[in-house]
Amino acid sequence: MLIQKDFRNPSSAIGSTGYLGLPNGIKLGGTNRHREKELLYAQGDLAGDIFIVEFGCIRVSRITLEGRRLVTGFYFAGDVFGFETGAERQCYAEALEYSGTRKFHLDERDLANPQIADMLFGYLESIQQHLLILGTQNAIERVAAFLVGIADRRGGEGPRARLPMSRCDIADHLGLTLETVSRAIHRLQVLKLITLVGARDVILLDRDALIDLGA
Amino acid sequence: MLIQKDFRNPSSAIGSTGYLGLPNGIKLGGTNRHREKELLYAQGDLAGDIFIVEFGCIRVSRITLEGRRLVTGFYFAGDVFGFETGAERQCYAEALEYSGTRKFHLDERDLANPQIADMLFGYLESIQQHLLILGTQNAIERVAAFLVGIADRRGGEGPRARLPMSRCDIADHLGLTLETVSRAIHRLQVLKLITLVGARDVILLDRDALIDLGA
DNA sequence: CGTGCTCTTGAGTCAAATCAATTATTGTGG
DNA sequence: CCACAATAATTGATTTGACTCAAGAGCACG
Repeated sequence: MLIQKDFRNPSSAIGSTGYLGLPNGIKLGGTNRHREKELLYAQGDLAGDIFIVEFGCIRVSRITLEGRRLVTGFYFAGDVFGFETGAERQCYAEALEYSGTRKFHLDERDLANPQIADMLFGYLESIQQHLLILGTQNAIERVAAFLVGIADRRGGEGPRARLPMSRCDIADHLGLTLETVSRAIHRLQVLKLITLVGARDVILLDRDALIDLGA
Repeated sequence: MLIQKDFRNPSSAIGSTGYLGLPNGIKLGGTNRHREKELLYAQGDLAGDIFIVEFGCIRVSRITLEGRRLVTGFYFAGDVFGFETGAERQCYAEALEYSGTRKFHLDERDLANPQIADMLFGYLESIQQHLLILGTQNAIERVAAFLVGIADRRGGEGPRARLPMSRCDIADHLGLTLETVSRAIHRLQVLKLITLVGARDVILLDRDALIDLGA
């Protein structure tokens, strides 16, 4: 059942929901622009709006009762985010850099729209992939999967990708500490699988080896 | 958007999809009975059928390329399982004990049915909860959350619950080893939060303390 | 050209994994 | 019904990967 047309790369650790075009019959709002660190919505807000990223990067996270943070996903141009299962948002969303989004309102009836359904399945698949990584992989494998996922999302820009998120964001996404992420990146460099340009740009030198590690 | 009527206990680590009744307008098959260890479907099978558990317990798992296993969920009477995002199954399902299920076929159009949509959202929520546990909690917290989740699913049977799955199954569900699960259960006993009756029956002595640990 | 971030790197600790028996349990056939 | 095998669970000893704590180094910005 529930056929999704566009199979995502299974090595992606990021919450991509790869939308293929604007959904038919859905009233899409105009572009909203967000400054760096701007909150798009908070935990506890009323759910119902779905967002499409036009440019920039959005971080979606969730805080546990103990105050620990899980970053559920990073969303780039073309990605869809904001799905929630209840009436109230469990997650909050923040712009990591100057970003643009468009939003549209969904109710249950819109699931009959195949494009909306595909977005939801894409989201579901990305969570399942994330779960697999957190449930089975060690630090260097997680970081490798993460970097491949990011690079793939940037599409045709070649093997180079900018990381708009901090080491701490990556750590909270992968269930690690920022120091461990930093060391894993260092080890990947020593292994000649990546090159760092500054702290926030990576070049993937051996994508296949990274996938072997991370998948 | 996407209002789910029946909020699940957020401490549940298990993939409950709590269905409230038989879906309208869906042709439900008769009960299939499964012997212990019987495979209901395999990784690579054509997806499309959704299952409702009538009695017993079904384990759904996924094997990574490296051969590591993630148990994505345990499903008891009343639970729904079998959702997949692609045409092929990424997971396989096995009966942990003598069990009965009924299945029905879904296609994308059925998502317009609110009861089907609710099942899907229930499933989505259970994955997100699982993700939160794997991403933020330590061994004893994971096991506590798991036990509370199991006990809650057994409904009105009081604080006692049977565990039809092995320590290894629990470990692969929680991203731990079976020895660590065994020790965590032991520690919960020492803390007087649970009592074990044999290896496969638990009595929750202090549900609130367990939730505090696990949520 | 400081000041405040973020990132890196090092040293030490600790929780969980691994390795290795031992001890229940469960199942089977005599 | 009991002995025995097979499987599952516990427990102990040890190792290790990741966390914690603590400096520095690099960079971005006013």
